[in-house]
Order: sequence, then C-alpha cells, then structure tokens
Amino acid sequence: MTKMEKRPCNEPEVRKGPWTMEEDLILINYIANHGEGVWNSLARSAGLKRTGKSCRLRWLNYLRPDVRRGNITAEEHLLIIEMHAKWGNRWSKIAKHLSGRTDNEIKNYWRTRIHKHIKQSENFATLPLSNFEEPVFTNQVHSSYVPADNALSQSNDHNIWGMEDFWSMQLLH
DNA sequence: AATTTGTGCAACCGCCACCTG
DNA sequence: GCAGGTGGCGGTTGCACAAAT
Repeated sequence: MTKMEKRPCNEPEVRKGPWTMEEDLILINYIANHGEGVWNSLARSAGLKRTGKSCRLRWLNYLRPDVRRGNITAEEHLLIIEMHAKWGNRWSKIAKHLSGRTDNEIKNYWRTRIHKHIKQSENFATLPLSNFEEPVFTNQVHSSYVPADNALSQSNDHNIWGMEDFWSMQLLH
C-alpha cells in the first residue's frame, strides 16, 4: 500500500504487497501444524493481517513444498504449447498436467516467453519471405526458448530465502 | 556514471461457481 | 429460491532488476 488510504476504524487492518519472511514462516508453520482449511479463518487464526485469498495464493504459488519454480524444461515447454493450442488460456487445467507447476507461473511463462515470440513471428510474417526467420517452434528453438541457466539463477537470486531453507527449518521443529 | 527502457514475476482484482444455512 | 461466504480462475498491474543508451 503505497498511498495512505482511509479505512473504517472497525475494519481489521489488511496487509498487501510482497510477503515478508516472517509472514511466510507463520503461514508455513500454521499449515504444517493445522493443515490447509478455510483460508479466511486460517489467516485470522495464524495472526496474519492478510486476506484468505492472499494466503491461499501465496501458499499455492510459492510456499507449497512440492512447488517447482523456474527451469521450464523443453518437454514442459512443448506440453504448454500443445495444451494451450487445445484448451486456450485454461492455465489451471494446463498446470494440472505439469506436476509442481502453478497456473500463475505458466501464465507468466506464456505471456513473457511464448506469446511474445509468436507476436514477433507474426510481424515477420508480414515481411517478404526472404526476411523470414526460423519458425518459432522447431527443435532448434526449443533450446533457445528454454530459459538460460543464468536467467534462472538471476530470478532465484533475489529470493534470498529459498523454499528449501524454509522447509529445512520446518524439519528442525 | 547516470538515466531511460525493457523484462520477468509476484501479487492483486474482479468475476463466477459452488456450498451452506 | 435466496443471500452470504468461500474458493478458483484468468486478466492485469506494480515493482525490482537488467540491459541499453
């Protein structure tokens, strides 16, 4: 919340924006002890000043132990394209076929990598054939479209706390 | 070195469907 | 049948960081 907003004084304070390490730990600990439940009451019981929706999203997209982030493989890349052709923007449906992947990640991946390149190739299509480059999805392109390792480490770098850290801390309790 | 522009991703928003009383 | 609460989904936004100028 960047601006000061008026809020009725009887309404509980609701935090927005990026999650802090403390909040993550509270949520992880609470779910580890009590399991997932009704998210609104979970948020209240855990003492988090977040909406149930926000907690659910954070858990599903980031904190779940089985969630896999980054490093989309060529195989997954192909599956995404295939399933998107079949179902369109049904991200959650697509995500269910890619274990550990979230709809949010696939949606972002599509928008930032695949869709962008399709747009680009559409632009190429308006050019004379002599200017036309490789079709977007060839074997050759698979490797170039899979995020480079350094790009991944870059994206993981600003997560100072990896999920492994959280879960290893969890095991200590 | 400073500034601008582009990119990737986490998180929010709004809508809809389902459930329960 | 209706209203309120909740979960799930897809679209969009805001921000941090990288790359380009």
